[in-house]
Amino acid sequence: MTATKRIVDFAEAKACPEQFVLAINDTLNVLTGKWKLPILASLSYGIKRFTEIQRNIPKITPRMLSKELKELELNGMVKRIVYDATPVLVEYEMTESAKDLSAVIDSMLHWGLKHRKTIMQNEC
Amino acid sequence: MTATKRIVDFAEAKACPEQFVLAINDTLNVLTGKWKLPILASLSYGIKRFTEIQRNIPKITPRMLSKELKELELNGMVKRIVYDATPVLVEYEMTESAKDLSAVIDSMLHWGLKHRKTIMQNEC
DNA sequence: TATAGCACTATACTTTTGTATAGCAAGCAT
DNA sequence: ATGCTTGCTATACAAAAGTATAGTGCTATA
Repeated sequence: MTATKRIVDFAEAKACPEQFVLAINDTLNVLTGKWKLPILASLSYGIKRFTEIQRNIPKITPRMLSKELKELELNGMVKRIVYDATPVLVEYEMTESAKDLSAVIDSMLHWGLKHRKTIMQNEC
Repeated sequence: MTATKRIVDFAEAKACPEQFVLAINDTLNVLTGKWKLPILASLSYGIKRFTEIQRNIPKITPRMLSKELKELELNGMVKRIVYDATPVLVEYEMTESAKDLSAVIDSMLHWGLKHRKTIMQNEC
């Protein structure tokens, strides 16, 4: 039933350019920019603290990490968990939605690899 | 055989962070920005001329359309065909690679719709 | 002759995105 | 007391992406 419903919605969305564009832009927005994918990759290995993510991504500045984490949280990709120990302890965790992205990323990886081959054949 | 090879490459890429990141960034690069998706959508209905695409996307300036078409051509997404009639006649067509993107876009649409529902449940 | 369409290019500007550098409040270790 | 770590914020700046507006060379049509 849920599955059927989802398929119908999918077909509906494909028929309706507005919903179509909205849904695709939602997906693009959580992936684009220089740091979102590295941050999600870091969190894909488990719950992490601010400085741990920073150490995983050596070139990111705290400003960017803070900004991106806020945006990811706002978009339901990351949960921010604050423990009021002293000093304050903050942990970041991927949401289920974020984990579901792996299907999209796999399809992107698949296309990217195939496209690279096509390009190489035509150029070299 | 080709299928088997492709699967092996896919597994290899997932194991190798460098190739992984390159392939995914290739995919992101042909999709991001304000106009690439609209342009590809327009061309998905068939071969088009410059002004026809412009009419399909009313808010795009000729500067942006020209710039994006060049980039899409460079990235093997679009074929530019020049007929030397007078005045010159130019047509734009999607490549096979670009058509293959529909699998990626479908997965993005699917995730986007599901994510929207999740967000709405949690907020409203 | 004037006007309009085609396929763009040129110049200047604004907005968005990302970088560089410094600092802060709290607490623990020496 | 001094420096170190944690989890950030503030300010200023540079680079990339996108907008606005005008104009070019060509030709067909009124």
